[in-house]
Amino acid sequence: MWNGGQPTIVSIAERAGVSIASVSRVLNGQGARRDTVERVRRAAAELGYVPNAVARSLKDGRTRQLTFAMPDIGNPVYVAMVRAIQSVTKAAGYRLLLHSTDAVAEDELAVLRSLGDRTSDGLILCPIRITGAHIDALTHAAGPVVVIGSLPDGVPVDSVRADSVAGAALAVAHLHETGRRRIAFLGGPRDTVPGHNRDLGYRTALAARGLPYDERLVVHTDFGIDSGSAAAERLLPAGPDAIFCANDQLALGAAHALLARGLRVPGDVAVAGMDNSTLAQASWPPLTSVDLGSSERGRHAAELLLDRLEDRAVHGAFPEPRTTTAPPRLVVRASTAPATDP
Amino acid sequence: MWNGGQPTIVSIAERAGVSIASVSRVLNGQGARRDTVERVRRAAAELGYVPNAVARSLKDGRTRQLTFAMPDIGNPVYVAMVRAIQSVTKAAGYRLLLHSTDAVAEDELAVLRSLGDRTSDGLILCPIRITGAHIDALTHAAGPVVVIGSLPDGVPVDSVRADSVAGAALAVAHLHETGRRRIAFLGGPRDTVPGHNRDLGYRTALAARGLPYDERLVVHTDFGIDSGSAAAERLLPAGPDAIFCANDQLALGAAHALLARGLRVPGDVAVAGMDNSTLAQASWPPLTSVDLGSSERGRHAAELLLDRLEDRAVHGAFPEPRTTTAPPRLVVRASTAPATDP
DNA sequence: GCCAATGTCGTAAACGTTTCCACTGGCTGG
DNA sequence: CCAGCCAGTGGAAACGTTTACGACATTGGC
Repeated sequence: MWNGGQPTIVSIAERAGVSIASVSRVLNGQGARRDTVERVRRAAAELGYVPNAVARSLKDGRTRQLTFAMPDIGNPVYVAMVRAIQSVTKAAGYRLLLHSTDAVAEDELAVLRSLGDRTSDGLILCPIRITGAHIDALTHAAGPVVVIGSLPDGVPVDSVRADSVAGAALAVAHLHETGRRRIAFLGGPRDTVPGHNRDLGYRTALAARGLPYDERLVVHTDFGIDSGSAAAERLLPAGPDAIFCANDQLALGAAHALLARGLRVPGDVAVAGMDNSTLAQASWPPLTSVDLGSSERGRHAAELLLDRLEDRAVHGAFPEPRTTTAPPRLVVRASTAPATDP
Repeated sequence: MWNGGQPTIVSIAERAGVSIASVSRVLNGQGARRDTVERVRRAAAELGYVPNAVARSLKDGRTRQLTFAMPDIGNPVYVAMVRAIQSVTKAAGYRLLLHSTDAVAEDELAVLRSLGDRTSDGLILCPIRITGAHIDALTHAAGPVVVIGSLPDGVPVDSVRADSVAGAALAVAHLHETGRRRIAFLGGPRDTVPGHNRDLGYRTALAARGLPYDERLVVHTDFGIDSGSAAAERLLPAGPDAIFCANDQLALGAAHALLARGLRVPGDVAVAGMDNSTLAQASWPPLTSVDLGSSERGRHAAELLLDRLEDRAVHGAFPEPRTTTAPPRLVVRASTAPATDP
């Protein structure tokens, strides 16, 4: 059956009665005599020849493969990124290698190091935390890397970041303007980059609006629907009239907890999330959410990477690392409609 | 920076003052004199050597890469599969190449043909339709393939299928037993395999329960949340007391349409879906759904593929194609609680 | 009819590994 | 002391391509 007897350039050469060089030339569209072309083409077709990509890669030092490493493929945010990345890399003729790091730093580092094995031409990395080891590995990476996430200055690597702080401000402002006064915050783990930034955004937004920061209105937990429900319960005694969540998953969990308690959303409590993932649309009521541009970030990252690959092919230089920031966008849905009191 | 000056086995040999053969042996843990091992190890470490996977692949004819091709990475069902597949392939030391075919048959065929370029050692294919061309391509595939989905007899390819018919029966039975009598069906496109089978399941289940088939209670549309909402609207005039949907996305859309009309779910109309995707849990009310075992199917497919790869390595024989079927499982949630009339 | 220019082709090297084979030297066992 | 063995080693071939180079044939202009 499909046991190793694949036709090679040699089989074709024999069958067509020419040299392997001629076969290669014909197959790559270089000049050749009419009947040579003809014979080679026919032999190739008859044998069902498919060029061996591995051999080709070895020869010209590129695999036409790109790697995307993200923490968890179950999270809709990363799915959106995968989708966006996939669409641009596919158009450019690259295959996409997927790597789920399960948010373990060691795994992220392994991926970075594995760039050296030349399996893929470049890497898009979406780290959940940035440690010193990360920075070290990034600066010594064996190939072009684009990071989705915030990076300290001085790391010679392209990056695409979200503006969580501005995003959080958008949500808080919206809740405040629609009449909410006791705006709670349901945050994620503070030792992750997004967790930290969204917390920061909440605080600054409160301050900017002259609202007091009330500890009892703040709770942190893991990202996840169930965690959201549980955490929301803990928030209720403080009597919030709105819950701003660091995540759509958390928001969804919170909304469910509220509904299960017989509270109305948004009648009694408004709920807003972040990421504007498919969950936000899927929820009932549909969730207001801050779109941090997952798709755009994915697309940008892929474009930066391709750009760098081009660049290397052309100049071989190492231009300045570039950073782009996706502007946040508030998507208002039913979950934060103004409370129309009975 | 990361320009091509990667150390190779040759650099190491020079630095350590041995032959490349010795380097290779040491690095692969073959026998060598103590100080040879020592010198090679040190040279490799100092140079930061990483073996070139492409060269290795060319030599021993395997890439340690597997491809998974599915219609749409945005669909939670496929995400679940990716996840399951990823976890078993990763454990076995294989990388995962992802391919989104956007449900276009031509693309699926291209993936099949591309098996010949030796980019990956095997393929898991999740086709949306099976045409004659598919069958032809499958029988002549250049490497091991596992299909997730139903395949006609006689195709020499392993497959993992879901039992949509039994699954649909489960749901209809459940709705009937909880007192529903006018059970509508919101189906997907009938020219796709799942669309067809789920329709079939609905009809057989009705018949088995002695329920009449009422055309006005049946509507077909594309898979997708919005399509579900629109289609549900068309169903309402017929006065259903339950809607069984071919898909969680459709079910979610239907539930939203009902709620938006002021109907109660499940009070007035029960809603059930299929796939038991994250959407079903995320929805409010949480959706009763038939779990068709996406994760299990993914896992099984991966295991079959790995198995076949092993097999080839060992015997080189082509044993019987195997087919496994994942049993459906009904997950009851709030959306189908018995109607407790006011 | 000669020379250069052009076009076509084959030989061979290269990409970075792994591995077969042959060679060396130091042992052991007789 | 020698035959035989073994571990350790290096040379070289192989995997399937692409491509530089040189050989040869054809052409055109004079």
